[in-house]
Amino acid sequence: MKVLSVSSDQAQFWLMKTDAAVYSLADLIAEGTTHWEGVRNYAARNNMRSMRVGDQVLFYHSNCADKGVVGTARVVKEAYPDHYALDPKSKYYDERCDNTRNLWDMVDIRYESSFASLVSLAAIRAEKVLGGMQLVKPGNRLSVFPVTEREYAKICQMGQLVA
DNA sequence: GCCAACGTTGGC
DNA sequence: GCCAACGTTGGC
Repeated sequence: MKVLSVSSDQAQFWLMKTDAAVYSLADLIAEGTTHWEGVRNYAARNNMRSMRVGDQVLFYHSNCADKGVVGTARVVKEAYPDHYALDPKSKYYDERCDNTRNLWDMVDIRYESSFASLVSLAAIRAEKVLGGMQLVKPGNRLSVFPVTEREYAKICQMGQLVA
C-alpha cells in the first residue's frame, strides 16, 4: 500500500464540515462537482476566499453517529458570490444581500477519494500529532478551516487512502 | 464601542 | 434532546 504524497509547493489543505443528513460524501460522489453554498460565518467565508484551485480538502461529516473524515475533495473553482443568499425561497437567504452587495461566497469542489475506513473524531482526538487541529479545540464550530500538510497526510494515512 | 440577549453549531 | 461555546446583533 502506498500512501498518497502531495508536494506541490503552493498546495494548501483544508477541512470542510458538512451535516451528513444535509449533504454527504455520497452526494458529492453522485454530483462529481458541487458548489459549497450556505456558509454564513465570516471566518469560514474568509477561509474559502483564501482557497486556490488545486487545494486539497478533507471532507468531514458532522452531526451524525459516524462523525469524522470520510474522504477528500479538491478545490476546482475559487470564491464567487453565493447566489442562494439572494433567493428568498432558499434556506440560505440573507435579506441584507442583493445584486449589488452580497456578503457571502462559495467555492466549487470536486470529489477525489473515499477513505477505506472512517477517521472518526474520536480517533483524531486520540492522535497526538493531530492535537493542534481546530477540530479538536473545545467549542470549535468553524465549518471551514486550514489544516497542515502533515495533518492532511496523517488523516489520509489513517483512512487507508490508497494512492 | 461595550455588552447582554439571542441564535446556531455540533458533540454528547 | 440537552447544553456549552461562541459568533452576531442591536440597544445604549
